[in-house]
Amino acid sequence: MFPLIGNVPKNIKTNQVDFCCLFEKYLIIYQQLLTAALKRHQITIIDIARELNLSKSTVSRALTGHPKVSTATREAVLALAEKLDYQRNMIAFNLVTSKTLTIGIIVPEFVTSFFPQVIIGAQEAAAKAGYNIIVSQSNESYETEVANAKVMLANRVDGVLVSLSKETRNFDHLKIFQRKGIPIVFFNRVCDEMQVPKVVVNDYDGAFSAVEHLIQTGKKRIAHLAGPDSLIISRQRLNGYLDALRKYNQPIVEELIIPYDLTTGKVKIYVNHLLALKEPPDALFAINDPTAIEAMQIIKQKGLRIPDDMAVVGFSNDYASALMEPSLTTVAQPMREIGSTAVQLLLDQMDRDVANWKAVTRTLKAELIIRGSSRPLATAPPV
Amino acid sequence: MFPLIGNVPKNIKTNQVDFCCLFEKYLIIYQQLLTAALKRHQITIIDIARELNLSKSTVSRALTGHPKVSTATREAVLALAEKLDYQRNMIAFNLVTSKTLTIGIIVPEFVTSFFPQVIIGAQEAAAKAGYNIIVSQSNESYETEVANAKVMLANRVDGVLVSLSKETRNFDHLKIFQRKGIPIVFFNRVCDEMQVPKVVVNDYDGAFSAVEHLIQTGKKRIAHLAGPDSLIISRQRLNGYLDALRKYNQPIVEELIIPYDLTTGKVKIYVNHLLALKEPPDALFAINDPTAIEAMQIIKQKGLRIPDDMAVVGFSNDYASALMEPSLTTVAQPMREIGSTAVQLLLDQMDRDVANWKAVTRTLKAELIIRGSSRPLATAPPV
DNA sequence: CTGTTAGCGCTTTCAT
DNA sequence: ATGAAAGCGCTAACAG
Repeated sequence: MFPLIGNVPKNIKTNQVDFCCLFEKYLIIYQQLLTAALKRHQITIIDIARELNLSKSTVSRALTGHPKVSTATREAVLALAEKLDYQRNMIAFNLVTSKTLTIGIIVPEFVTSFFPQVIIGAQEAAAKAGYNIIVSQSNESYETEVANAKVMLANRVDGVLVSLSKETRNFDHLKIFQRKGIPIVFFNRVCDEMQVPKVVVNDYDGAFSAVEHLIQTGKKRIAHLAGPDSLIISRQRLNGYLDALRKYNQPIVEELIIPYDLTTGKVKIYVNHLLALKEPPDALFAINDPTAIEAMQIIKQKGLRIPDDMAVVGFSNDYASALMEPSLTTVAQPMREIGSTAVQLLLDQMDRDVANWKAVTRTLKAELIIRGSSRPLATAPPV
Repeated sequence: MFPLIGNVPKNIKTNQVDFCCLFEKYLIIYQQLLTAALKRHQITIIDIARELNLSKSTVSRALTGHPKVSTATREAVLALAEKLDYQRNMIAFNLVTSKTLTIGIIVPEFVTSFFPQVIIGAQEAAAKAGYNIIVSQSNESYETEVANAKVMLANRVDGVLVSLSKETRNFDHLKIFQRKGIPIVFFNRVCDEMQVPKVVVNDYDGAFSAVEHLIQTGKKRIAHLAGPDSLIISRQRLNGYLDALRKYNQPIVEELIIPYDLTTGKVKIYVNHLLALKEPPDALFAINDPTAIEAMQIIKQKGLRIPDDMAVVGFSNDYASALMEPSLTTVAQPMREIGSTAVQLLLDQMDRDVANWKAVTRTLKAELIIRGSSRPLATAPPV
């Protein structure tokens, strides 16, 4: 039998019968291959190899920029690949190299602008290193997060970036990555239980300076709409709040600290509750911008003036916060930088051996941006 | 030679030498396999097969829920798979079935809330059908869009959802999908040149009713900050604007229609220009919400009252638009529904043969939401 | 019901 | 510099 793929045998007999027979066979094979290619709708290395009368391996080498290929061959292959619009089948490539060049990102949501921005930063950094990103959202649900992790695992991502859902208290689904040697990096909502790299901002300092600022503007009863206790960021920000009060010898009033589980709709209840207190607060430090914004709407509806009757400060510097009336004072997080840093940490780990993984924690700077929702008109800077 | 994988040969000789030899060989093989597995950090079908003394195919069948497997075998396999935390290698699965169960989405950006919401809708619909989503953003750049398309192609997505960048005028990079038999569905920013399914909203009607509303509130000089001419949505919305003016016999004033290429920062120039006109407009219909919001900030800075001096209407009902002061009148798009409908159309195509693809265009409803930025205080509804 | 075999498209030794 | 062959992990067609 003649070789299906590869060189045409050099010693073709010129004997007519032989040649006809040979030709016929080749014709059939050719047609079969053609049909197959059409059916696949894909150009493969074999198609190029057949056309150029080369072996698969040579074509592969030419395509991957292997040094030991003659210039003529390389150029011919590249030209034909271009012409035929050949795209390397990443699936097969992945199977062989057991690399997918893909980074998975699991975020709790991307409705507010925080996570989309982080993702953009991550995507840009990943693209530079030749990696793709696949994103999935846990919807703040533990179950979904576990499912997402399974999908990432099945898709054999080369690494994952995770920001935990508010429900997550068990981390087995994430420890699997470690066990399988897939690097994992936490960002924003991190996990103390796992010894892996993390990217956070100095939530404590941010919260501290926010509350300090409120105190300095003369506020005496500062309320805090805190985040769910499960999240470290909630606790950090709460601590910043408490320590600022302590530093300035303000009493810590239990009824002014309300833990909030981030469920939409509950802000209204809490703010109304705060406003109905015998001694209502004169300022509010909210766990994040969406919460602060929602609170502002309610406060304004009540006819209270912001910041005079009630100052408000948020956290993150969401897209909408500068657009409010008054604009929202907030602690800005370097969102894109969080994404790119997380990817960087991931790439670092992928380069080195499992044994050399280091659980560095990179803390980025969160900075207070003072805007109208907390700046008393009296102390406004002169024009 | 003994079979590496599969049953242990039944007729093992009890002859000591033979047995020792056999055992030794198996030991070496076993250790090799073990090392390989450890190195791979992955549990494969072979690991399960070896452990349970079954063939690969049986394990595969048990795992995939094939009917012709004994209950005992299935349970044993499933139990071990669970215990070993086996995850099917999707890469290999994809290679064999030439399906990736992945849908690619190319969007121009996801900074504003429109595309994230569409993606959420798409992701939910896709998840229901067992598909994953991979998202990439073109950044409003044609070059990047082409690169993104190539990535999707190389990753062998089963289908793509595309919303064009503002720069895209050539569609060769997307026609490749068609040629390869990969279904493609456009949404929001569609392309007339390609005969494929599309999901749009009735931009014309939305724009028409927005402008009609402005006219009915007594506005006489309505400006339009139009989108780039390359986008069909821009033209549709412009036409709605024009026809509304015509219907009410208002003159069409060239200087009040400004095409805007969506570049950040330019809104300020245009709005200032409009306000500096000899006869400045008394209302503004903006191509989308971010533009309208930016315009509102500038108008307010100038000390003009909204809507009395200048009414503003946007398009899309972004997250921030309800939070403005005054809140922004806008034409709401069913964002999640756009995403889920697009996925639905894609799945429909994947089911049928290429020959039976139909280029349906699904038009969803865009509805005017009247808010403070256009509601004259005089005509405000009684409390 | 179960085992054997042959690929999916690609890379990578090992020959030549 | 090039070709042949093995194999990545899985599924599916074909035999028992």
